[in-house]
Amino acid sequence: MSRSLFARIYAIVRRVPRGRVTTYGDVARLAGLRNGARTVGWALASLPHIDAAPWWRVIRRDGTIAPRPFAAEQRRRLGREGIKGRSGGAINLRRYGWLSGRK
DNA sequence: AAACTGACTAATA
DNA sequence: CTATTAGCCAGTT
Repeated sequence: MSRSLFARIYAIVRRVPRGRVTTYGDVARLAGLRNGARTVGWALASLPHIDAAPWWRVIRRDGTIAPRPFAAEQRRRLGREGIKGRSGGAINLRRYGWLSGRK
């Protein structure tokens, strides 16, 4: 694999279909990292362009949104895809999860 | 080379 | 439910 690790991470995130979410840890695993969840976060924070990958579909393992300046924007985009957290709380991965989710 | 840093996680209490 | 702890990885001092 000649592509950089970050490029691979972006490619994986781009595979997450609309209306679904995945977690930092799952993306890391698909990228070949055993415990690189934080690295995925670092990679997404370094996106060359805001739309280089659907970063808003990557959330925490517990279904919450990582606190940061763009958190509100992330919730807005997810909501537009039909994904809602419980009263603004955690998102149900069993239902919206890309890999572990239902259906 | 060593320390620091973070959009993380799992395990404990 | 919240708080704490330790482990983890790659990029940046």
